[in-house]
Amino acid sequence: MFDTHTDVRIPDLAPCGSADHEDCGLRMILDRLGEQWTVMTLAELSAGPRRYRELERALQGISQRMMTLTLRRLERDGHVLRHVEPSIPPSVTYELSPIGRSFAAQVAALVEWSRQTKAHIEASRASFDARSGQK
Amino acid sequence: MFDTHTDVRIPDLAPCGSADHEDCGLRMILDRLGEQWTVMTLAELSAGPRRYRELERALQGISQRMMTLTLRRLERDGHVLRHVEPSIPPSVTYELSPIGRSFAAQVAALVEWSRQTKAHIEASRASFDARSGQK
DNA sequence: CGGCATCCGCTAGGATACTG
DNA sequence: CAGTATCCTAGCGGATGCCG
Repeated sequence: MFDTHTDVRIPDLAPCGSADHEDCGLRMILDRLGEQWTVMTLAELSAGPRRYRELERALQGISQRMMTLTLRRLERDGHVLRHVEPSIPPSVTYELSPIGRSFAAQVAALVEWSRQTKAHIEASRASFDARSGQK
Repeated sequence: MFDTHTDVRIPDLAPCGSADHEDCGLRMILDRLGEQWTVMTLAELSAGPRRYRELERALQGISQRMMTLTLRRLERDGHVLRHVEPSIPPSVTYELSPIGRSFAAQVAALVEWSRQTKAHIEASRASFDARSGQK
């Protein structure tokens, strides 16, 4: 793991554009990922459709405001589909779209990688903090 | 693309932990990715070692403060190595560590995916905005 | 050259209250 | 139940100035 030489060929990161990565669409993705509830919402929805309340309960500690905002943004980007059942009281169900599932798969890859790397990073941080602490 | 049925099996996103994704280390990664200069810095460094000034010029528009902060955090996490040449004036060179290169590869995968998905997302946004605009 | 230190505006996001 | 609306604050990140 992490061989200096044999490691995976690094696909080209640079030619994406100079200004920001707006042109390649990366910014749009990172904006979502930067929001702290997006990944957990995707995780929960990747297990199947959920109603608003179910999601809220699953994502312990989320505020109503952020629940709605997160879902709206995911919906706007086409990752999540919203079905309204106009009953009384109303029932609203959310589920991943094909694109959303594809997105979730990407995130899952990231999760897998971070699992493998977690220990290294924590060790690196500890060592870094120790070095700067003593000085 | 984006078939509902044949699509990649979705690696399990959920069992990462209930609280946040702290336990699987995802949060650490997302924290970096959330910062707007991290990806561009990785991109530039994936082309080879760079001096502070070179990076600053490559990342058009970055402030000194963020250049330093971004590099420090990447260094702390073990993605970037910092070499100081104690000459006068001093020369400081940054380069990716093996872990950093591995990280860059992950990001590159994300870039590739976002390239393919960009059009879909933009279309989805346009349609969403149109719908909410008319109402 | 390669940085810190400081001030400061903006926005992400929590808490709270109200509605169809 | 499934939201909207409002208020409020902590922190990210830009601008500026100073230093070895």
